[in-house]
Formats: sequence, structure tokens, C-alpha cells
Amino acid sequence: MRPPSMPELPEVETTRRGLAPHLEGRRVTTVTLRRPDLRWPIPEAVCVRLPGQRIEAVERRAKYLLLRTAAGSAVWHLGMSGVMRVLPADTPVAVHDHVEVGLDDGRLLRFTDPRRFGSLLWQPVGETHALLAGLGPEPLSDAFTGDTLFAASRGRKAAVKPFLMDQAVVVGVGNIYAAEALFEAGIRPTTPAGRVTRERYQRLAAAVKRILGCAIERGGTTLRDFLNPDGLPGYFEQELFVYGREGEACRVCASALKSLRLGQRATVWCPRCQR
DNA sequence: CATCGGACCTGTTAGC
DNA sequence: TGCTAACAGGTCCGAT
Repeated sequence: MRPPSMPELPEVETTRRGLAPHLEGRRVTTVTLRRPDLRWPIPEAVCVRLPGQRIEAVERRAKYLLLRTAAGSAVWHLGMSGVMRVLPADTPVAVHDHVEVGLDDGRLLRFTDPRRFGSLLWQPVGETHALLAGLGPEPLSDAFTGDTLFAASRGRKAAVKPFLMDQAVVVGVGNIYAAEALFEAGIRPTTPAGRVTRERYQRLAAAVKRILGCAIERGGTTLRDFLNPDGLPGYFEQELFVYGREGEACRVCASALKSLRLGQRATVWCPRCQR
């Protein structure tokens, strides 16, 4: 039904928290590209600049993970199916293992991504990569509020769901969490963004923060298993109200959930709870 | 500028 | 049962 461990923002944050204690303070010894054609070709700078650098911090911006060093940052996106793990140096290589970063403690950071929607970029120190430059506020920060959404939406004719998924409006809200947040806020996904009231945007922003925060907390509970090859924690499926439940009964009012494609994305909502 | 459709990729699932 | 086709999804990019 659902691909396992699809990285939405909570998964990326969980990955960051899991990697940080193993990477911060470590020095990079080697960079090995087994498959340099990810979403974009991996820039040569990653191989040239990263070796020898000490990893100062593991950071996150939107769904990008940044390994920060004095020379710059390796910027990773997990795409649809990417996984990053710290493993013993002698761990056998599998088909979809594309990049390896050797560490001075003898272990390695391995990037695995079957669909290769992921990417690895280089951001020189003091610069902001073009792909990060146009991003909207972090959903869990104080910079993101209902007023933010209200202001950004005036005059917009696009439906509120794709509007909420626009990375220039707010980052990190993917298809699953957009559907769930709109349900929690009682807003129909097809409503033109410019016609949603300020009050309803306040409810929507609150829902986004609550749902993402909750999912990150859940991810945190599996951190101790982070080095396990089983990989990232999955979603808490039993708590989904609409995503993937088209035709099924609404968990609140029992109405049959409706669905359509909005901006090429599966969209499910409750015709009674969401107006 | 806002919006829309196409492209990328492959494991899984539905349909024949 | 075996094969093929559709589907899933984030996000960039080019066209309108």
C-alpha cells in the first residue's frame, strides 16, 4: 500500500538526529561515488573538497540534510527512497548503494537510493546553493504562522493543497502531511488558496505544526535502532485519517472518503468534515 | 508572476 | 502463474 520509509520532513529530521552523534566531530577520509548520476550529477567539488574536512554539524533545511565543514557543506536530498546510514567499513555493498563517505573512526556513511530521486550537492562556505535560496519558512519555526499562509495566498487561484505543498510558501509539507493537515483543519483540498480565510489558515498552520511535530517525536523513539540495516522508521499508519484511505469510512463521521487528482497528486478528503 | 504539465526512476501492485 | 502496465512520490524546469 505505501512505500516504506518515504522521507518526508519528519523522516529527514529523524535521520539528522540519528546521524549527528555519529558524524559530528568526525573527519572525512574518503568519498566514493559508485553511481554519480543521481537526480543531478554529483559535483566534483564533493570529491575534491570534502575529504580531509571535519564534520562540524549535521543540519537540516527543508528536506535537505547538510554535513557542514569549514570548506562548505555536502547537501543531501533523500528524494523518494533515499536512506543514509553509518555502517561498519566492511558492510557489503548492494545494488543501490551509490555514495560512501569514509570516516576517521573506521566506519562509513552510506547513501542508498533505489529510485535515484535523491541528490548530493556542494555548497561552498558562505554561499547558499540555488536550490536552497528560494525556500519558504520552516514549518516548525515561529516564522511560519497562519498569517504567513494568509498573506502568501492572496490572489492565488490554485487549490489550497498544492499551495500548501509549494516549497516557496512553506517547506517540508509533502503529499501525505498536506492531506492530513487539511483534514485536521477541516478545509477542502480543492478550495482556491486565495479564498481561504485567515482564521482557517490559522487552524491549518496549527495542524501542520502539530502533525509534523508529532511524527518527529515518534521517529525519535526509534533512534536507538538507527544503525540497524532495517533503516528508517515508517509512518504511524494507524493514525492517518485520509491519506491512502479513498473510499473508506471517515474516522470521524463515517462518510465515504472522496478522492481525485490535484496537481498530479492523489488527494483524499472527507466530504462532510472538510468544507 | 502564477500555473500547469512533463520529466526523472524503479519497486510494488493491479489487471489481463 | 506470468507478464505488462499503471502507479507512487518530491521537486525542478520549461512552456503557457
